[in-house]
Amino acid sequence: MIYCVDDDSTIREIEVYTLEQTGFTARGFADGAELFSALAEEIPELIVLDIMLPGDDGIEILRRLRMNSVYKDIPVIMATAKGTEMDKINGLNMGADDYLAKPFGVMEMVARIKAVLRRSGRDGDGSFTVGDIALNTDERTVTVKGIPVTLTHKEFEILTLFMKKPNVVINREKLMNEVWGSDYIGESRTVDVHIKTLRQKLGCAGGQIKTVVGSGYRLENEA
Amino acid sequence: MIYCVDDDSTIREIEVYTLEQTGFTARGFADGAELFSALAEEIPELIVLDIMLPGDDGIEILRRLRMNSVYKDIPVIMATAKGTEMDKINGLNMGADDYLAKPFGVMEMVARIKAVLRRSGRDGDGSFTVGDIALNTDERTVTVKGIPVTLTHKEFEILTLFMKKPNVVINREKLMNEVWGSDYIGESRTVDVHIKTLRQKLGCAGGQIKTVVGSGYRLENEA
DNA sequence: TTTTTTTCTACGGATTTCCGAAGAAAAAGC
DNA sequence: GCTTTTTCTTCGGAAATCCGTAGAAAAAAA
Repeated sequence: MIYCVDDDSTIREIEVYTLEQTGFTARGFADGAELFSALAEEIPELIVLDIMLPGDDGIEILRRLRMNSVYKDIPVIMATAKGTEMDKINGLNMGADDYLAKPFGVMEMVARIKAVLRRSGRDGDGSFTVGDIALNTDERTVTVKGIPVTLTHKEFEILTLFMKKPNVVINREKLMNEVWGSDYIGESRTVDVHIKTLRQKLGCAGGQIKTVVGSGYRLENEA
Repeated sequence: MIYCVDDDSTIREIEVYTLEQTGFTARGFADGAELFSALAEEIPELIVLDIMLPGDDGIEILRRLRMNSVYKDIPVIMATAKGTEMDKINGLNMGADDYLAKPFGVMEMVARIKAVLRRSGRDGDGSFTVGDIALNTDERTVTVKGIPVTLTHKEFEILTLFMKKPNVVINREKLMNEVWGSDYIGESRTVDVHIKTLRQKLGCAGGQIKTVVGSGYRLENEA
């Protein structure tokens, strides 16, 4: 579900229509009041927020979103008329996730929405999902196809690293630096061992961790 | 990875923040000294370089970059205060790839960065496309007409080298230095063998790797 | 102490890489 | 046009490298 906030009904309808055509579900709102009343019902995956709005403007709405612990992690893309660059910078510092300069094409909008959703990979707060594996850094829990898996500390750290950058190859050196902290010198099969136990514990999803010979490991979406 | 050089920490932080929000990785530096020490660690995909800097100014830094064989191909976007047109012309002649007139908006910056990266053959992050071949250095994946191809480490390194400089002839010596490291001894058919298997694995796109008799090899846009 | 977790070492197997020789192609010489 | 020389490609096997696993030691937690 994606929420679009714009006072211009034409633009709003184009946005919603396009998103629904693209496979998303979407709803449009004319101002902040409508948005917040809808937020009470359902938390969307992302909000496309116009800056120029009657009543509270987009910046103000963004600030209110970010101050609220329930809403603060919803990705927001700000839409703004050309030339008002200061607004953009203000918005950036408030924590918008991306920008759309009006007039923007629908394809650009869809591309940016997908990019933001993919980038965060996050389903909500500190949780990530890649294929059958779901991980939550706040709760420190991992599930495979909904079934809980208990990992040791190191294993969890390693998996988190992979989940944050799915499909990206991480080499041993990088892995060592990130999980073990300092630069460990000397070759050892320590990493392999942890990868092995990780794969084992992940069961059928263990195959999602692919070894890239000569380069490192990569977490893929499918086993 | 994108490097931003500006002595104003506020601007620097906005630049880095914006780029990271947009999906790039970025680092900021206050002057040329910081930049060059970082360059020793990692070569970025692009540098955003302010002209007015303490110590060596942007023009001087650009000149040093272009004189160094390792750094000379890094795309550079110069940022300059309005009205100082002479700087622009000087910079242009030095081989900057684009310009940003201060004060510039973050969206404009991102747009120009993307444009320069695309122009220089990069699609955005670590991905390149030449003809039917698409390669991603982060994911270490290669596809031909969308179909995945699995390469070994060396094969991937070689192809990456070609993809970074399409249509440019690379001789054996250069190839050896880049892929094997500067000190490889012993003449052998090693390179040829790898080229052969590369062509084979690339299938119908294998013909894009042309041999230039007496000079080396070249990756072309068409087979 | 007992248990759990983490780290290390050694070794086998698999893959990757290298190298020499011979055949094929291109360039140069006649 | 034909031969010689140089350069490039292919092939098979040898060598080197890389990865996965087991088992035990060390460290940390219970």
